[in-house]
Amino acid sequence: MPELPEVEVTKRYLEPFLVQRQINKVIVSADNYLFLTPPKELKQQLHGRTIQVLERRAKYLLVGLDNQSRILLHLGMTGQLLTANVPSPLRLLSSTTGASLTPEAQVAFRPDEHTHLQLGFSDQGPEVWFRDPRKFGKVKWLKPGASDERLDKLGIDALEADGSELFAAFRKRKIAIKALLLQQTALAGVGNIYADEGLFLAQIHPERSVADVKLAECRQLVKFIQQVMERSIETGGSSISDFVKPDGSQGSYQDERQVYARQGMPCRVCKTTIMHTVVATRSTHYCPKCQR
DNA sequence: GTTCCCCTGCGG
DNA sequence: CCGCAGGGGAAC
Repeated sequence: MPELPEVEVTKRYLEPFLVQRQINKVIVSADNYLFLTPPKELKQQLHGRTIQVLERRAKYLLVGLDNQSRILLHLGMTGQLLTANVPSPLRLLSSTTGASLTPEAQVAFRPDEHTHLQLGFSDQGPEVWFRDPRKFGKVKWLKPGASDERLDKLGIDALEADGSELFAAFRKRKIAIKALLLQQTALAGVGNIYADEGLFLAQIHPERSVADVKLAECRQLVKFIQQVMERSIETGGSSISDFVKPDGSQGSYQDERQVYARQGMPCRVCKTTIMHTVVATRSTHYCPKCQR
């Protein structure tokens, strides 16, 4: 899924839903790739804790607990945080716009083999589940005061940046601007969709070397990335493949995208055919006329 | 810097 | 059947 906007949508939905609730049931799947803390230990550490706060750092979520320990979550490519007893998130309908699934999709929601963590609460209200078919997500328990190397290496959050931080990372580098955007070390939270969309609005070709991008362009680029991300958050994120909000409904930002996965279609500005290429091993989409 | 890998599902 | 997918880390 999930880039910064989708994680922020998830955070905003879950925050009022989780805060002040006491965990009294923890069900974990068998140990696997996504558990950075062994499931058995996770279960032991979470049981009885009350959730105090939810924070987002780039594409990570941090769940703060009453003993000052924290749960670090990353959704990877296909991770979903879901509230139980809502419409099924198991399959998205094709090209549905708007917020809700159709009545036909309102089937009972139950955990499946991809549900790795289930949290139940002492108030007996709806549970919260973490589901991730590809297991590229991450779950880690951080003891009180503990930091994590994954968080420590993150650059400034993309929504907080002004462009000078990105420009500062250009020194002595020759990589493509898109490759730098995808690294989380200068600007954190930008993934493949919003990198392509931001570069389009800034009229910068994704393969341009950072050595050729001026500070003013950098500020513009970051401004456009923020504009795209803020609009995406407003519309519930991009539900292009797996992302759904915790209640199972889809976001609709995919309907507003200008270039991502639009190769072969006309540019919405100049009608030139949108091109597809690979940059930094990632699928890349751009308008050859608008972007230089 | 690229390349490969983690893993599952889907579309061509 | 093969190639590809919103991520990211390790190994060349």
